[in-house]
Amino acid sequence: MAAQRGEGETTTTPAEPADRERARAIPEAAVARLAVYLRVLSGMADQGVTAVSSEELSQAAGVNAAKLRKDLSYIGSYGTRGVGYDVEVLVSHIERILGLTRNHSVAVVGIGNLGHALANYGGFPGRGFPVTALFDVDADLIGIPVGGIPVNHIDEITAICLEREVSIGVIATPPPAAQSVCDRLVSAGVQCILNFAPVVLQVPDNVEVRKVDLAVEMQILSFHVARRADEAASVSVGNNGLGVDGMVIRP
Amino acid sequence: MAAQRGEGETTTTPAEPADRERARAIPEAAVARLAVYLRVLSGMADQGVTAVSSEELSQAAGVNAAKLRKDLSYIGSYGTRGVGYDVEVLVSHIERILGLTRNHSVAVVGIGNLGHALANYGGFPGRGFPVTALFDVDADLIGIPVGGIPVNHIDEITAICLEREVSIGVIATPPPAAQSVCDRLVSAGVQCILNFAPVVLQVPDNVEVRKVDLAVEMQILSFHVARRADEAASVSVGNNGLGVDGMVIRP
DNA sequence: CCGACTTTGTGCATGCGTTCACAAGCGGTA
DNA sequence: TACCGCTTGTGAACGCATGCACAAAGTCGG
Ligand SMILES: NC(=O)c1ccc[n+]([C@@H]2O[C@H](COP(=O)([O-])OP(=O)(O)OC[C@H]3O[C@@H](n4cnc5c(N)ncnc54)[C@H](O)[C@@H]3O)[C@@H](O)[C@H]2O)c1
Ligand SMILES: NC(=O)c1ccc[n+]([C@@H]2O[C@H](COP(=O)([O-])OP(=O)(O)OC[C@H]3O[C@@H](n4cnc5c(N)ncnc54)[C@H](O)[C@@H]3O)[C@@H](O)[C@H]2O)c1
Repeated sequence: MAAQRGEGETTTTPAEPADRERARAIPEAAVARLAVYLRVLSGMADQGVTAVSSEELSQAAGVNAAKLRKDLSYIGSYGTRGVGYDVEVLVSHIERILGLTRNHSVAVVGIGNLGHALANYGGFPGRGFPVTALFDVDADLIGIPVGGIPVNHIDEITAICLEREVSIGVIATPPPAAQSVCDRLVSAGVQCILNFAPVVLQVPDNVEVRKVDLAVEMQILSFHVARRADEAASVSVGNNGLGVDGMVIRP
Repeated sequence: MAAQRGEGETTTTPAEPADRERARAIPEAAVARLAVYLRVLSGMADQGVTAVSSEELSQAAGVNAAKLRKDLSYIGSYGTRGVGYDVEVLVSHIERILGLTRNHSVAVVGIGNLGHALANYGGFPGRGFPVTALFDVDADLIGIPVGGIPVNHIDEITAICLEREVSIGVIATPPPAAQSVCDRLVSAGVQCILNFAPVVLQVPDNVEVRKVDLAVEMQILSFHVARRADEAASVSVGNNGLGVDGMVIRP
């Protein structure tokens, strides 16, 4: 029904887009990198580093220095030419842009293998994402605390999500249950969903979904292995127009 | 030192790139989607569906139909105009391109919360990614089977990875250990790494790294919440040039 | 106070990825 | 066989992202 990712209004309005909209138009790819810069900068701050140049930071973050500066320029001009950036200042501005000035309460649904790992993980609360609710259908799990939070029955999801102001829902159920869980989260007012189930979720336009699909990640790695193996083969054996598996490369 | 992602040879060779190289130049984004199509198609095949049109498949995969057809065109012309695609045929060709005609043995390093979940997960072997080795430093874990595989000490990593022909290494250790584990995997000949530790890994050019960073995913979601909240605020309150948190939108 | 040096911020070109739109091709039908 | 309707495959245009290269803007030493 609705696209997973908002498709943005095509030029139906001949009028200019408002400046404030353009100011907010930070490329999605840049947002992801800003989160990485933030982590690196936090680490530096913890080690007592107070200033950093774009060159140093870009090395630590594994990106091109020019790209880093462009990314930072989307959020403003907080560097000092000839010197670099103040670590604390940069941290606070990135946090502001990413909306980390307030906490985002997280609910995990499906307390199996993965749900347990997520609930027990200590890394989220410190980064502004306290896990405040756990849900499952398994009667044996209800009431048991995992990572300090008792598991509730999925039927209580609406009431509890509203009460605890959950803003991010994490789906860690088996694939067949994922869409139904997603629908319940959405009716409970949750507008952000992180989905671990290998399923394409259908959601309304106002809900943001991100997926983590480990099988897909592995298949991408597999593709690169195959490509490399194929290249090696065709180099050593000479280009006969056939790759491994009889794949026709030059028909 | 080396970039996380190969930067591709710049035009040092004035000669044309060989056709076979171009044939292999499937955009990274398309590869990721091909993996999704494969999953959807496999599900359809299981339900006895034998033919599918680009429109149907694109709906099920949550993408634009034109994009889907272009993605499929990278791997060849296996559709029938006026009819659609044969599900089995498409499955086998995508599998071939993704290098899934042979199994890729997986090693998991760091059998803590996350490592246990991964080792116990039944979804990988069926997709061609059997987990064949587990490693940790914790003496209490060594020898204990998890998901049917006994945990080995990290010091045995080289010998065991070579013996079991591990092609994908999964890092699920605490962040400080990640780089050292990565180096060990690389010296054991592993060329593909999936990294869960929130750390930027340094690897040689011939090694492919993909990272899964849940905190980053949540921060991206947080960004979108903040953007939406800000838009709503500036609409209801009128645009005064200030967003939430006193963020200056139009300086 | 000045000049040399350092590093930011960004205009611009280039390349990649997405989307549109339509000709080409195939099966079915008369 | 000839026509018709449907769906694929792709050329072309567009928009987004990347990386270069440099002017602007600051620091520091003398
Ligand atoms: N474990 C992994 O490493 C891993 C890796 C990749 C993908 N995944 C995916 O993550 C998801 C969870 O994996 P897992 O290994 O934790 O599975 P699991 O079977 O261990 O746990 C699933 C949990 O969800 C609960 N559940 C089932 N239906 C539910 C519903 N309608 N509402 C609420 N809870 C419900 C079950 O009771 C169970 O506790 C699956 O979709 C799986 O494909 C897991
Ligand atoms: N658990 C989660 O849900 C989650 C979420 C996001 C990120 N992560 C990341 O994933 C990684 C693992 O998380 P976790 O919760 O499983 O941690 P954990 O502490 O439960 O497990 C880490 C395991 O790694 C082992 N280990 C430590 N040093 C090692 C070494 N040098 N070689 C081999 N093994 C070693 C430890 O003995 C332990 O068993 C961390 O980097 C964490 O930041 C975890």
